[in-house]
Amino acid sequence: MTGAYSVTFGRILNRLLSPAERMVWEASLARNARDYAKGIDIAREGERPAALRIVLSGWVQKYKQLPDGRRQILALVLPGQACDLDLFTVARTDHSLAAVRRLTVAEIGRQEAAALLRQCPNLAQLLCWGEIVTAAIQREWTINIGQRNAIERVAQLMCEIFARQQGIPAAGGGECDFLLTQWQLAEATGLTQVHVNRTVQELRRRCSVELRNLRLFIPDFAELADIAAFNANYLHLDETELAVDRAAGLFGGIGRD
Amino acid sequence: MTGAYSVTFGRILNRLLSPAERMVWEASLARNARDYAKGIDIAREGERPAALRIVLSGWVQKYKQLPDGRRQILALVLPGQACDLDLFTVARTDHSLAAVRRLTVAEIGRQEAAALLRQCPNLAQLLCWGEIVTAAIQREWTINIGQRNAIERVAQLMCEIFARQQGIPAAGGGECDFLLTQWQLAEATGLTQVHVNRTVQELRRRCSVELRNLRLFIPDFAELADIAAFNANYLHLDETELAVDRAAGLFGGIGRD
DNA sequence: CGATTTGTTGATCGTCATCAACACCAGTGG
DNA sequence: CCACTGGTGTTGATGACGATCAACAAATCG
Repeated sequence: MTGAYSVTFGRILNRLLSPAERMVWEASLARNARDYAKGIDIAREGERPAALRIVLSGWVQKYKQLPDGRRQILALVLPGQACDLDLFTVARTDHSLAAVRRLTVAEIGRQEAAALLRQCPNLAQLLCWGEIVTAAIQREWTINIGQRNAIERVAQLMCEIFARQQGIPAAGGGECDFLLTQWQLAEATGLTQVHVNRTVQELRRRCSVELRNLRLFIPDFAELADIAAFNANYLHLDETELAVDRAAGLFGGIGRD
Repeated sequence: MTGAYSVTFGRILNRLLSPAERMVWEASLARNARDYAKGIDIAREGERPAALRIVLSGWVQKYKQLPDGRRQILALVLPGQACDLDLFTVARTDHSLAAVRRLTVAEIGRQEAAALLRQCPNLAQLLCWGEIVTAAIQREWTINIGQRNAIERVAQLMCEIFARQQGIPAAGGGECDFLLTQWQLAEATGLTQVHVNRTVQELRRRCSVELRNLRLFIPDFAELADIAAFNANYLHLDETELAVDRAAGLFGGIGRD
C-alpha cells in the first residue's frame, strides 16, 4: 500500500510524524481504503460531508453540473492528496466527486479523522497547505479556460499534470500517468471531445506529445510549456516543507518571511 | 469608517469579539487604511506577501495575465473581506491584486497581523472560513466560464454579486453596488468588451436588468437567476456563524456535524 | 476622455453524424 | 481446453456545416 500515496504526502510526513504517528496514519488509510469504478460518484453536491478523503491510487475529479447536464471538471485530485476539507468546514458540499478511472480512496469518518488530527498536530496544517495550493490551481484553471485557446489549454493542462507528478524537468522531457479520456479532457478544459481530439493531434504534430496507454509522453517539456505559456509558480512546488512553519503565524506564532 | 466593511465581517465579529478586542481590531484597520486609484496594482504576481489586506470600501480584483497581455479577473473582493491569506501561507504570490475603482484597503503588516491574531483567536478561523468560501466561488467561476454561454455568464455574475451583498431576495428583486466597467466585466467572464455590451443589452431587454451609476438594478431576481441557472449553495450564506465551531475540528476539538 | 454602443467580417470552436480500433464478454464448436 | 465468432460498449478519429463570439473600426454618450 505504501508508495502509491507517498508521492505528495509521504516525503513530508516522514519528517513531520514520528514513526509511531506515521504508523497510526498509514493504518488509518489502509483500514478505510475503498474502491470505486470509473465514473462512479464518490460524493454529490448538496450532501453533508461524511469523510476526510485521501486518494490512494487513481485520480478523483471534482465536477459541477448545470441543470441541463453541461458538466465541468473543476479539479483533479492526484494520489496522496486530500479531496477537500469539507468535513471541517461546510454544512453542505458545493461540488461533486467522481472517479476518473478505477481508484482507491481512504474515507476517514469524522470521529477517526478528529482523533488523527489530535495525534498529529502538523497534519492539519499540511491539509490546509494542500487547500491553499488547490485554490491556486483553481485560479490557474480559471485563466486557462477564460483566456487561452484550445491548444494552449490542453498544453497547459498537460504541463500541470506532469509537473504535479514529476516536477519541472531541468531539460528534455519525460512521461507520467495521464488517466483522462479525451472526453474528460474536454470536460476539464471547457471544450468538446471533438475539438480536443483535433487539438491533441496538433500537439502531436507540433511537439510530438503522445497520449497512450494512460501515459503522457512529453519529449521536450520546454517546447510544450512554451505553447501553453506555462508558468509553474502557482503550483508552489518545493514550498511544502516550509508550509507548516509559516502557517504557525495563523495559529499562534508569528510566522516566517 | 465603521459601516463600510461591516457587511461581511462586522455582524459576525460583534458576536465573536469582546468590545475591547473589537476596538483593537477596528483601530488596526483604521490605522493601516490606504487608498488606491482605479486600476492601480496593490500587489503583483511573484512578490513576497507583505500584508494582510482587508477591503474597507471599493472592490479589489484578483487577476492574472498571460505573457502576451491577455488578462483574466479571477475574483472580486468586496468590502469587509480579506484579499488572501498569502502572508501566512505562500513564499510568493501567484496572482496580482488591483483596484477595480478608487478604494480603501487596510494593509496590516506581519508583526501587527500576528499580534492581532493572538489577541483574537476566532479571527484566524474566520479568515480561514473566508478562504473556503473564496475557493468555492473560484470553482463556480470555473464552470461559469467553461460551460455557460455569454448571457448566462453575465447573468450568473450579476446574481453572485447581488447575493454576496444583499443575500437572496425571497421575492422580487432589488439593487446593489456594481463597480465593474463592461471592460472589467469582460475580463471577469472571459468575453470581449464588445460582446459583454451586447449581452448586457439583451439582459436589459429580457428581464429589465439595469447597470447605471455603479449600481445594479434587478427587478426580478428569480428571472435573472433562471437565465443564469444560478444556484447559491456555493456561497454558503448563513453558514458563517457556524464556521468557527466547525473549524475547531481541524485544530483541536471534534467538530460538529 | 473614458465608457458604451453599433456595424461588419471572419476565425474558432460546437454540433451532428459516422466510422474505425479495440477491449470485453458470452457462446459455440473443434 | 482452446480457438473462433459475433455482439456490445468505449474511445479515438473524421468531415461537413453552422453558431457563437472575437477582431477591427468607428460613432456616440456622458
